[in-house]
Amino acid sequence: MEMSSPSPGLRERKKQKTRDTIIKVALDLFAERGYEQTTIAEIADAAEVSPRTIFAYFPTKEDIVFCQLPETRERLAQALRERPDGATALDALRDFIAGSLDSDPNAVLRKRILQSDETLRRGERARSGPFEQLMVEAIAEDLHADPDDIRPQIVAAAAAAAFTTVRERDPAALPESDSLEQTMAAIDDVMHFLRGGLDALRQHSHASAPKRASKRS
Amino acid sequence: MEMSSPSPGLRERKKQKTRDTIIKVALDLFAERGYEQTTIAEIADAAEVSPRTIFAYFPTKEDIVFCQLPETRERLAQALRERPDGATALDALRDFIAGSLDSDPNAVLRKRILQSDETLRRGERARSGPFEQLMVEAIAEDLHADPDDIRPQIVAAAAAAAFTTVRERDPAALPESDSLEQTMAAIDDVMHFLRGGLDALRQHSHASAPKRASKRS
DNA sequence: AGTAGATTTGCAGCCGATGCACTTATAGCC
DNA sequence: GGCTATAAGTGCATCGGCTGCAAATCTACT
Repeated sequence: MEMSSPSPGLRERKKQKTRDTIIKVALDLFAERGYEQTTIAEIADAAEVSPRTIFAYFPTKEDIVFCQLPETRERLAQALRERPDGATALDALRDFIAGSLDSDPNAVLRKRILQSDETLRRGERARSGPFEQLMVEAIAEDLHADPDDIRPQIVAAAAAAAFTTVRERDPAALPESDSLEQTMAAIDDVMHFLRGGLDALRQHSHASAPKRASKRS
Repeated sequence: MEMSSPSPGLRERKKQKTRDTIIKVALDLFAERGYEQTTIAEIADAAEVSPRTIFAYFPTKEDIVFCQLPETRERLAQALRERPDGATALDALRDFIAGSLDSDPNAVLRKRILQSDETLRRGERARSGPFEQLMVEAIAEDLHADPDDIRPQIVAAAAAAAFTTVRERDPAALPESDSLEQTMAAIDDVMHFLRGGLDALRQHSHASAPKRASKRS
């Protein structure tokens, strides 16, 4: 049915090529004339496929921009899994984010597109769920808590929001090459904030045990 | 041009009534058969107006659900303004949220609708911006920082996300009357987390002064 | 009454998205 | 090389949200 190394078959190759073409062409158009101002018909035209075909590859227009998030999520999952023993989930997240400044040729384009369209930023935030879920589980471990406990959920949501704030900060306000320094300083702030909050939660260790309380003991 | 006390004129009264009718009818339909499953045409029909008229009152379908958020924002602004001297911005926010469990007849309905539709929850989160902005300003004061400083922005975003997490927790998982207690405990957790983080940020007090640094001194 | 201005409506149309049927291309078998 | 099962690509019709425009209707004020 399917192999990996020799050649995935002509059919598969062609399909992948079409997919890549659609993404590339679409991102170019989005960057050039804006996301909302670009219609499916135009993308189809530029990619030399039928408009209907676009929807055979991507469920929605937004997915053309975000279809590679699952891969990123997988990389984060791995980073969390393989973090050294001393590192907390938050440490791993920080390293992951710091290391994602970036390589993929499409990533740069995507960033520019995101900056110029509010709708897309919302869409990206709306797709942060899977990432947060990873963090919930990892933080729950750090806290020796159940993932159904609300505390890791709170921390994960706060972490996601805080880093999003940093990522989406208006880059027009930054001088230019200061950008990286400023971003690093901001990430530093976020980490101090999150660690401080997490420690406070550990201390607090309130009476309201989660419904499925005793995990082990 | 416009008065307030005697009678806003027949025209204004009628307009307001139409508006209220649309909202009421729409919320009823949303609750009954779901948000996505209810079309503008059906709402218009039930409200006895033309479909086109709906868009004269509300820019989008979502706005029928969220059009009252600005008023809520105004109440929060007031709560922040009038908070006693000892209370932090976060304290005021907590009290505001705790006190919003709720009164308005539509509010109950709205809550049920939100619970059953993911799209709307995203929409609500997308509209939290103005609320966050209030918090940014208030927290910046608490920190003696500039509102352009990233730190109050981080805290405000985290606070919004954390409270949203609590608000949106699946209520089906809660026994029943425990609901209120659990919610209060969760709010308590959020406050400990945020205060802990905020203290850590105060301590940190890093070198990267904001661009327009010295506010006064 | 009568006019100015606001409200409401119908109509035509755009765009994203979906279901269905039909053509075209690939894969695997004889 | 042909032949067929299957999958990819396409055309068509349709829906729902949304908008611009201009005609019809209503309120306000003289």
